Amino acid sequence: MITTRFAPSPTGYLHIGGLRTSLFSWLWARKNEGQFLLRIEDTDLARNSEDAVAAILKAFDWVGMSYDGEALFQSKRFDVYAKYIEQLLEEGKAYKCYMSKDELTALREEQMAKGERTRYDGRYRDFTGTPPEGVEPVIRIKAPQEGMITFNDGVKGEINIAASEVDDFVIARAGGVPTYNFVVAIDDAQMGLTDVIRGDDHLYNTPKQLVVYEALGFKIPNFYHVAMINNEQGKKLSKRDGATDVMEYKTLGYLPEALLNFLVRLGWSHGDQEIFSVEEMIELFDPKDINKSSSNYNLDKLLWLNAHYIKNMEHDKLAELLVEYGVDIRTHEKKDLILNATKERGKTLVELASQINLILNAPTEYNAKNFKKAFKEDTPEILNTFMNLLKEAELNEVADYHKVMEAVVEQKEIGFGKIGMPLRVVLLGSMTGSGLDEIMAILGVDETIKRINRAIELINA
RNA sequence: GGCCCCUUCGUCUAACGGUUAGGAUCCAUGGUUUUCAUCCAUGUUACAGGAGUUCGAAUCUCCUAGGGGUCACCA
Repeated sequence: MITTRFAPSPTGYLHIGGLRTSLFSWLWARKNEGQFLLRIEDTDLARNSEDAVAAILKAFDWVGMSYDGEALFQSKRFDVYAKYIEQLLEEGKAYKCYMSKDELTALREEQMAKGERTRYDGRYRDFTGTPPEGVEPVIRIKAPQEGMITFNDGVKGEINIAASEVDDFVIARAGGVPTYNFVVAIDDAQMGLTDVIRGDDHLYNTPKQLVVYEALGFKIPNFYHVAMINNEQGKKLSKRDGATDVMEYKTLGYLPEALLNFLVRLGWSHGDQEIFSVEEMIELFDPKDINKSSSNYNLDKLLWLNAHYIKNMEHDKLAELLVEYGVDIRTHEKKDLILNATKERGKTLVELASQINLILNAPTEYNAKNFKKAFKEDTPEILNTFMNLLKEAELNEVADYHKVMEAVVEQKEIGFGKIGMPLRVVLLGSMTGSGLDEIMAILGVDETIKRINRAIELINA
């Protein structure tokens, strides 16, 4: 049984990097028919908010990732942590430290000046005297003082960190509120985690948590530390580099399947395969294939994937999704025609919506430059001929509209561009866009003729 | 600065000591298309540098350089 988790601290939206590590965790649990748990790390601090929790859950919901059971809130488990603190104190594995914050700062500055690693010096580790007055103590855990702390990371291999690098860190603040590394170890153990997949930035927390595991006699899970996602320049990802909030991708018109496909290939691969459905990801994912090195963020591929998924999506579903982007063709009788004509031209749902609107809404004004480019002396005459033939033609399918255009070309002995260009400008107000026959088939004869006549009126005026 | 980790086309990546170093994206060119897009084809571009080990190194070792992470009574 594999149990994994995602443990965000609710201080803001779900970050794209957080989504990737949770995706890895989720896939690994699902692949093994295990459990994917959610834990909210809200050990105090005014920074936490319920809105942030809701935002994270909303993002999970959007991409279709679900967690098992109830979300665990650390803020509701202070009594559990307090009990363990008490236990460690009794067993002599932790102790009260009366060093004031000022003293600690002074120590740190001194160490810094000497170019040493800043660390607590253990002055109260074996203290038996009378504690100084007016200082509310913190609780520190006894970390090993010599030797190595070693663990096997599923991504990076064996990690050795000298015990001298890990000091007797605080497990409970003055006032008794427990600290991060302490509660994480307890919760991970009690939740039955077998595999902890998390960001590289937690690598240094691992030896500290190991100290807690050791002191409390908990079973140690497998750790996987996934390298960070950087921007294209290899620097830390910031808002300047594009969207970092997962939900922003929805706003921009990306499909969750494209985003997940994009993220799963950032730091993980399965041979040469690029396209992964969620089912395939679950089937093929294995943390042993996670890369050691960090990857840089570049949206080109996401856009390509998004276009791919739009092109291959069922029309009913696509129509459903488009509603949020201001286009409702769910019950449109020519829904398939519309989507066939436009879906290869929109790389995002936003673009697709605008392509559809371009056809469905008659142009309200014409760009003079386009008019000038497309309209020549003989254009009105050609368009009139076209309209006449159109009225008489039997129009059952898209190709029939094309035949009418061909007839005009033949009759007038002109090139296709002589009718195509002006027709496009007249119908769409644009020089580019979907196939003319498709556009006209969507509009129907009446609307097509209406738009042509209106444009001719305008040019005569 | 100490410690830890990382380094293959611009970007994402493949390669379990022996390959003309592969794929994808991007870009360029050509084809298809009334336009644009799609689609198809072709092309440019990479083993950070240096020493070893080996018949043979992108793969193993060491050094150098560069990048990242981390050093809280934050999480």
